[in-house]
Amino acid sequence: MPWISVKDALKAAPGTIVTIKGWVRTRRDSKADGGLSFLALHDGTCFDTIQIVAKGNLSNYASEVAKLTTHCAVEATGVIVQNPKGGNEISADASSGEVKVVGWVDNPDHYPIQPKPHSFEFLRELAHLRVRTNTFGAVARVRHTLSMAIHRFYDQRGFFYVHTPIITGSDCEGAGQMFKVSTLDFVNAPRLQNGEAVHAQGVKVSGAEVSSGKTPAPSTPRHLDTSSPDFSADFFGKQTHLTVSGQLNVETYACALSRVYTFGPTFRAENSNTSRHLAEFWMIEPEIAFANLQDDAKLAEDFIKFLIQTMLNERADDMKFFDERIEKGLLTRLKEVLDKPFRHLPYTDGIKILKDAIASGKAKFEYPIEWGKDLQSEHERYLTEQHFKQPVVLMNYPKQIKAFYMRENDPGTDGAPGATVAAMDVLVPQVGEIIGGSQREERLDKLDARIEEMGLPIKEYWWYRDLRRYGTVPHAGFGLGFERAMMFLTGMQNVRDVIPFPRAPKQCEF
RNA sequence: UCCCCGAUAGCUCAAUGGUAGAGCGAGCGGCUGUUAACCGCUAGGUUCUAGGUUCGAGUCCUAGUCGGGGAGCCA
Repeated sequence: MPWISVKDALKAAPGTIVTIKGWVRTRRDSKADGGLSFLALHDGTCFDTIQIVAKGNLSNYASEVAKLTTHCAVEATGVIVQNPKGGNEISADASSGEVKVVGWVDNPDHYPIQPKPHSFEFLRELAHLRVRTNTFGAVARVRHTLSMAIHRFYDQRGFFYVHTPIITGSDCEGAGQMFKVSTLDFVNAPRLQNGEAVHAQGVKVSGAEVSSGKTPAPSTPRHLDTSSPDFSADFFGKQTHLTVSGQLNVETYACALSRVYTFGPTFRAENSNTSRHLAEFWMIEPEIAFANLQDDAKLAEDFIKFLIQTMLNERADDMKFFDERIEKGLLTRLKEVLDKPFRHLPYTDGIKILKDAIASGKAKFEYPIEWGKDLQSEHERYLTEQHFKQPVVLMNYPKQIKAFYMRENDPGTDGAPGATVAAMDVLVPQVGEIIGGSQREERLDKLDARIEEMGLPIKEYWWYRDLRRYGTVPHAGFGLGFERAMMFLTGMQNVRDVIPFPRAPKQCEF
């Protein structure tokens, strides 16, 4: 018999005999017709299960079929028939079919995934099993389709996919705490004393003992030796980290290939314990040459709308589930985002709106707001959810709250009382900031001034500065947090539930 | 990291400082082309950990661990 997916079986012509391989979600028994069991079977290929009607005349009916419990693995062969409700089901009886048990579930009374609602908190502790549930199956399929959509969007527009490195030798990416990457033995690491390399007794690094060493005084226990490790003896010969952003690297490719993007994992060692932060997450960062902030905002808007449209087209079954069970009104919210043009708003005007709202009593905020300060999430929510009721692209932020690489605007842009940079944040209802981007500073003198102003180690930026010395061009880009996009598209409330195996402070199981 | 809340059966939760319970799930039986099925019976517990108060602690106190919500940082 041909083995077909549940997805295909639900659309197959009645009368065909097929084999389905999957896992039991529920079993219900009936004494009708001399006994039969209804098995809801899923194989992950689509949201729905298909019902197997296992007849009592199957040779293993009493011994096996009637004992199946949730998530037993089976191979079922039978004929496709229409059930009274009009959908397809598979009738398996002794004449034309069988139900083979491939894998039993031990101790079904203790098997943690049951045919009943479970809290996400509980399922989070069972990341290896939770994908068998409706919700996490749907999340997994949406996540896949979203990844494909992202690549398709950029590919169709002539962008090249650039694999920026995951291990980085520059500690100047400037986006938060980094994870160290090292092959040094933490206990007996070679040390620097007074700036000179010393080595632990008997310890070799990369097969060669560190030369030119004094040993620490023998009376100093190793664990009390607080001198800094000698990273010249480390794997890369310098201190290295996991990347926090591919942006600086991808900029180099934009300045040769014109339109590029990177899509990969990024890492932040911040001690953030929230429903919106992960230590390991995925980020999409396009970069376009010969482009300004307006071009950047346009790309961001097209991008978000493309992703929504693709989900509605290609994952309709899963999206319907999210709309019904996870966030009521999700589809309406997404369609509204799709239909309206994004509202472009200078930061300076945004502050005015917020101040007016406070003055007129329309809004009350916990944190004070004034020009020059970054917006709190309550302020962002007010703008997108109360005032405009649509996505807002906030542009031209005060220079002092933004990164060194952002292009400085002409004085007086938007009537701002201070210096601004060509930065933009895309704020969406429910989620808040989903995209952060900017036009990059392409003028070497301005860039250097900024690096110095912020006290950054200018030597480290030698290759980044080279881009401004050799054929510099205006360019711009943004970053989209992949998991934030997942939350926006599914209505899932916790970022740990939209990635298969979440990594967060004190959490690295599986 | 800060503030608040929580941890009791496989799961979701009850239990005035005084005999640890229910619903769901599981097992057995009944009924039924069932589909959040229904009815009956049964089993299932080191009450997160370590201390302390008390004649007596799931309950009160201290510390810790883990989880949740909010904030900060940000994507």
